[in-house]
Amino acid sequence: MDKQQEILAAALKLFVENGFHGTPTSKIAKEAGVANGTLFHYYPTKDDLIVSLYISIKLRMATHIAEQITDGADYKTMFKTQFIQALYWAMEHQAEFQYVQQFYSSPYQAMLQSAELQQIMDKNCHDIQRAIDDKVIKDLPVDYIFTMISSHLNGIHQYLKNANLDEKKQNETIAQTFGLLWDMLT
Amino acid sequence: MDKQQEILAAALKLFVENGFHGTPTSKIAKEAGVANGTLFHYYPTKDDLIVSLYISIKLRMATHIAEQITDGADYKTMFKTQFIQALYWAMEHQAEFQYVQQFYSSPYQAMLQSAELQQIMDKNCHDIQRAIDDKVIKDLPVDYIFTMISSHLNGIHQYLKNANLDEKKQNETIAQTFGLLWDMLT
DNA sequence: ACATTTGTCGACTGATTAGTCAATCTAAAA
DNA sequence: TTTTAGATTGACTAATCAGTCGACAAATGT
Repeated sequence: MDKQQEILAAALKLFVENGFHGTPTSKIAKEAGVANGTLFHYYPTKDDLIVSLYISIKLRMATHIAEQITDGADYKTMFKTQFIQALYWAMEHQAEFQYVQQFYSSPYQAMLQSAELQQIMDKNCHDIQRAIDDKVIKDLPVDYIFTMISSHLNGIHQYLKNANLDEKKQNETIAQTFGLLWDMLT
Repeated sequence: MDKQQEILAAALKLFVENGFHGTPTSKIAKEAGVANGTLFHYYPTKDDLIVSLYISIKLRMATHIAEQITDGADYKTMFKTQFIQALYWAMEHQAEFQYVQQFYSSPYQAMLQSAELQQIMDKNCHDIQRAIDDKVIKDLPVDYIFTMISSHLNGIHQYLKNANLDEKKQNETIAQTFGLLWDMLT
């Protein structure tokens, strides 16, 4: 792992633990095992670091999900795969997922303008629109559908995090939740 | 409005605008029109202020909802009233609702231990349990149901905030969302 | 071999911050 | 009227923090 990645990993850990407020750049550098100045070599300001970390996480998550989708599947399978893989990833990367939420409900969110992230979201919305046009999903605004799926994802993740079920029960719950969601949208 | 309330109002405004990180206590005091020391008279530390503000908002929201429920209604009406009133309140108190989310997904959340808030949540869970026992709501874990309702609430709020519909369309969407949620849970 | 860019270091600084404190004010009780 | 307890003030401080800078090292190109 190179220094830049070490910095991101250290920042993730400390931001989730102590918040943006509670983590000085000096402690991030220390945790990453680099000098103070090195951090500012890669990220000119603390805000840059905070935003870059968010983008980096979202990109990693999107990559994971994109790797799992199989071509030529029907809508339900496609959405189900994405939903379930997103959850798996979230459960295996709790800190990352928590950071995403922390960032998203903070004022830093307003600083975000990433073409890459926009592209991913456009793709998701496009998939939803296609499913609506093909009369698979109910004819409701795309943003509405998208928000519903996202908040379901957050909700079930929060539940699973607290409930601490064994793996079998957990997978059952995930599949069941997608079932409820799918019935709701179709 | 007395000084203590002025402090809470100023803190809310600035925390939502600039985050916990970006708002010094000195600016809160200034915005509230009180001296620096007065703030620390009411809230010994900045953390105290942050947590107290959260509790104060949740309590105000719960009070509003409690005022609207009518006795002797069936389960659907009861849940619908609560769901809709929660949304109305959220739409009319955007800053407060945003603060709640900001706080909840931050590490400050771990500091929270309020008997009053616990009591409100217990009541909600109790209502859900009763509806399950009476076979109105599906037999799933109470926490699961609770999480589903909460995340629906967050999702639809986020959608409405961004979509900026006129009042009629907004009310329609709210009613429709509750419909979908209710069908899912029963 | 040399030159140039890029990465790394850590001591340093100017500005800012949470929280203190002794003095003053207010209002109601005794 | 006098006492007393809480409310209010704002100057003050000790500590902390984001970001700089000049020196040096490593890698890369010529």
